[in-house]
Amino acid sequence: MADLYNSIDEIMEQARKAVGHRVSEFNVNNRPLSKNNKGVIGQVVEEGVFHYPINSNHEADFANLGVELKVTGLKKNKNKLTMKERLVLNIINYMDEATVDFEHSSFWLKNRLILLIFYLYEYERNDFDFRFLEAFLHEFAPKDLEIIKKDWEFIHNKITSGLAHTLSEADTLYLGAAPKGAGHGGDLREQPFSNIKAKQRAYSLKASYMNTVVDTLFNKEKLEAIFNYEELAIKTFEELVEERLRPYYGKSENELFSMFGVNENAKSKFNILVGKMLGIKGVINKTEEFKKAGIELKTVRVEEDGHIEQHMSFPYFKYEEIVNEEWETAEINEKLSSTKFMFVVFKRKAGIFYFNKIKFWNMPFEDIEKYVKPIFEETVRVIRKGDIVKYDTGSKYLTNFPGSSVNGVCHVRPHDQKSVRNMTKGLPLPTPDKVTGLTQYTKYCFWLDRDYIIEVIT
DNA sequence: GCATGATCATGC
DNA sequence: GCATGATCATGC
Repeated sequence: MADLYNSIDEIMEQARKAVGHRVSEFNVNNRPLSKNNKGVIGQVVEEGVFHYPINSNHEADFANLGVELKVTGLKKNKNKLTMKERLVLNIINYMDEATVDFEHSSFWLKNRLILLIFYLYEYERNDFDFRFLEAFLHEFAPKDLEIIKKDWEFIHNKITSGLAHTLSEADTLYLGAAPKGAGHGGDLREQPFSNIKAKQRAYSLKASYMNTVVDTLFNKEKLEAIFNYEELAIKTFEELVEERLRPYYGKSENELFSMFGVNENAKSKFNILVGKMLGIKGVINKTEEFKKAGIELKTVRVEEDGHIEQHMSFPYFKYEEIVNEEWETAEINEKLSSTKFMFVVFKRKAGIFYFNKIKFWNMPFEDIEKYVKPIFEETVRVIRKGDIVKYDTGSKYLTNFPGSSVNGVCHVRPHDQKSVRNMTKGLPLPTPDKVTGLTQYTKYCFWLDRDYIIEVIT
């Protein structure tokens, strides 16, 4: 490609010509809208805004200036703009990537400067009617880059250890290895140190990370940081968190609450407590690092005999939406594949809970495929067929949803304020229930079994 | 004791 | 008002 632009200023000036306009105004080659071409808006921008032909170069789009162009959608919910999805970067060639270091990686060579062009995604509109909102040159902050380097190293380690097939987006904090391409057994790629074919993946900037970029840009939000550059440069985020919390291991719950003046009745008491132990002013899930990485804190209370009382719940699913989902892009799959959890473990001794340890964890790719996928598929089947209720016991409805006896890892159970009998407003069903004739039902969600959680933390 | 459905309680 | 973390209740 001829170097059409000689400076970043020129590029930005050109980019800003699109802002406020609709995609259709730049469709100079009359590209058709197509479900099979998800990148069509990006192509229209390349041709119609920047006047260069589309390509699949390894180099950044504006190679002479090292700027990569990314066109991506934002959604508006409750007047707040958020990413429609993660920002997907280049595909990881496991064979090539294994041979380089970070400075020479395909990620760094292509994406160190990213020209982001945001458009407003509106479900009810034709894609070509979407309007461009903003053009912004993204450069990684030094602190973020330290975390991203370690993320890259983690991915690199899996490749050089012959474990590319176990990669998961939730393995890492800001830079992820996101699935790319349709599933169904296709899109498998060879890896250098194992005969097992690995799912094709691309580097991605996680939706959680990108949302903080969007927040800073559009909502002018500022977040409290836990660690500074010097700390992040020498240790991993997980090591730093562990280090700051370790002095409190072995202290009882009450001791900790009174030590830091935390109200024990507060619902977010553990969120507040962990924040205090880390030495920050606010709550943990509002900090820069936790928000960018999308880490979710979960407290786990281990009883004296080593079991835990509670299964772990996830947001409820909407019946009308879940029946239209494909496993590859299903909400529960995306959630488990991209979320890292921080377990704050308490152990009971002589009736009292003591702070035992923390553990960062994300559900392994193989477990998600082996245990969650069949539960998801059975759940969808049951809803589609109007087959939810098995029979009426007189006091409650027994269902055909896959329960906790199915595989010991994942199950489906109610999660609502109201039971089916007492509901005033349930969620609409796509198919009326055959046994009861109900057209709406109480909220259900996916759960991870407590025995599985126990296994994970020990 | 566990499976499974039902419900409470806090706080955004 | 409702999402979500936390628990309860019943029956096999």
